[in-house]
Amino acid sequence: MLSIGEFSKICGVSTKTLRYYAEIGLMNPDEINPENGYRYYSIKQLKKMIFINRLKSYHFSLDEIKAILKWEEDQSEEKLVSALLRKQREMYEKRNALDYTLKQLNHDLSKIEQGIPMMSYLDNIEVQLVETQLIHILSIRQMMTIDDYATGYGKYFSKLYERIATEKLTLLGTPMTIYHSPEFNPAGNDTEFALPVAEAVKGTRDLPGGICAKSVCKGPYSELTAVYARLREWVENEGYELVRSPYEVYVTAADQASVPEELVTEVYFPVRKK
Amino acid sequence: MLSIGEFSKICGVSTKTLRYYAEIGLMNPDEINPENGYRYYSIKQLKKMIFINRLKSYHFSLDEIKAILKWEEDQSEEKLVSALLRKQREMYEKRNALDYTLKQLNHDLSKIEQGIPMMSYLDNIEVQLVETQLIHILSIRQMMTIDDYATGYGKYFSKLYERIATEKLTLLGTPMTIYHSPEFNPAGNDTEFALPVAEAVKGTRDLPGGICAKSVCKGPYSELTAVYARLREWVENEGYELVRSPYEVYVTAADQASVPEELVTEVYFPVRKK
DNA sequence: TATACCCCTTCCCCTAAGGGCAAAGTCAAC
DNA sequence: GTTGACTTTGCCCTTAGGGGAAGGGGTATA
Repeated sequence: MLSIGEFSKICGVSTKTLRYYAEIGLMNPDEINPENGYRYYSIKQLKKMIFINRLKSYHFSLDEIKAILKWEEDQSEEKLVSALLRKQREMYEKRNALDYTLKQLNHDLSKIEQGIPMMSYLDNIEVQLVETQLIHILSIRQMMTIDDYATGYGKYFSKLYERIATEKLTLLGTPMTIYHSPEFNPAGNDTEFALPVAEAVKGTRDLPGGICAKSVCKGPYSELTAVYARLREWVENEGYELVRSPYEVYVTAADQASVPEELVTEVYFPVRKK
Repeated sequence: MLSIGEFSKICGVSTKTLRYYAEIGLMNPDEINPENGYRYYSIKQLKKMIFINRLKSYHFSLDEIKAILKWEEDQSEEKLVSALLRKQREMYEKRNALDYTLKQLNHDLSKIEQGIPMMSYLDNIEVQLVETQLIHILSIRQMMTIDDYATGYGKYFSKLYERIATEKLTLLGTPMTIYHSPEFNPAGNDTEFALPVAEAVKGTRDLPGGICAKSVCKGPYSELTAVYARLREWVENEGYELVRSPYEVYVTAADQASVPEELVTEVYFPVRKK
């Protein structure tokens, strides 16, 4: 039997951590001296500890690890595999997000190198009043949380493109997203993914035309927040009010642009004079 | 002037967060009604908020962001650039670590697919008693924290290779690492990076020969913890004791192996019979 | 003017995975 | 017997806010 200090040195885990694991029931010492409360670990527990560390390196939480260890006892291998596959997917997503952020960081660094302040784009957001025409759109409406957006765009637009292909509809423009939630809600936003089409069939609806305040955003999507803020400000300042849900048109899609500078997104706020 | 709720909706940041930022002094409301304590924000503060969110997306902590905002006031651009470059480096490192972990996760998944339990390698660690001969090593000794290892290996071994090239020394084997800290210490470990050479010049020393307990680890470095634990156990069980610092020999280097299975590492524990 | 309803304030507790420190008890070696 | 190393429990601390309660304020409507 090993004291907590010896066991700690052998497996490279602090005594504090070992006490914590006992506290939350993740790994109890093999034996506790009832007189003085000293914890004693067996060499057999080393294997479990190494397994726990492996799972920790795969970004499992201690709660998840506790569940996995219970499955191990039940010899339920499929559950372990599906948990590993889930973490694998999460890690791939995390890497994609990291790549995207790095791209943008490099973009900002190159701006500064050219002597352009990082946030100067904020001062260059122009708003114009335009009149749009009624169009037909084929759309899917969904509640989306922030986390859903990354995968959601691809998923829903490919569904729409598939319908256009199978039903031989006529595509009339680039993808759009319509935001029906009156304000930003972290719990989920009522979002409509749409493609303009010529035909009026099941699943299509009219997107009414009318006067809109419009801004064009050239650059990464993270600059869109500022565009929305600028439009809201403009609408208020100029004495207009919002009459329908705002929408975005992706003139250049994300998969076509190799650098974020090439992304072009139009934002429309349908308004009327107060 | 905007109430906290209005400002929150415009910039997509919760009121809770805005109050928290006021509490830690990151962003104070432009005005506070002294009678009822109501916070009021100006539209100008939107720009600051958007900048804060951008920095948050680059993984800056709120403390770091507070410092950056102070630099902004001082118009000190170089500090911002160096902070961005530091984060850029950190993010590249994080991505490399993520890639490495993903590689290993895939390795584990393929093992399970073949019907081999994930941790079965633990039962297959064989220990043998060998006798080593005295060799000359060219080495650099450093205190290393866990985080240093990832970059440290490349850095110190390339220094050593460079010396061998410039001083025309004769390389006699693959790289080695000698661990002088008697036990694992998260604050830093006394580590010696070494290359075996024929000549005895400045910067070289003798690595004494003698009886060693030896294990060979075929697979990713994460399995080394288990090898060390197994060797410690064996040494104790067989009635030996450690007489010098343990060391590793990288038979196959990390940059030569495309899959972690091809990595071969020998671990030596110099021992004598008690 | 009273009411209803939403908005604002402060205050307190909660998160994950332990780290740091203190007071007190225990063990092994000299 | 003493010393120093080791162990115990207990309490507070960390990030970046979230949740909810209790109480006060603002305004549109009946």
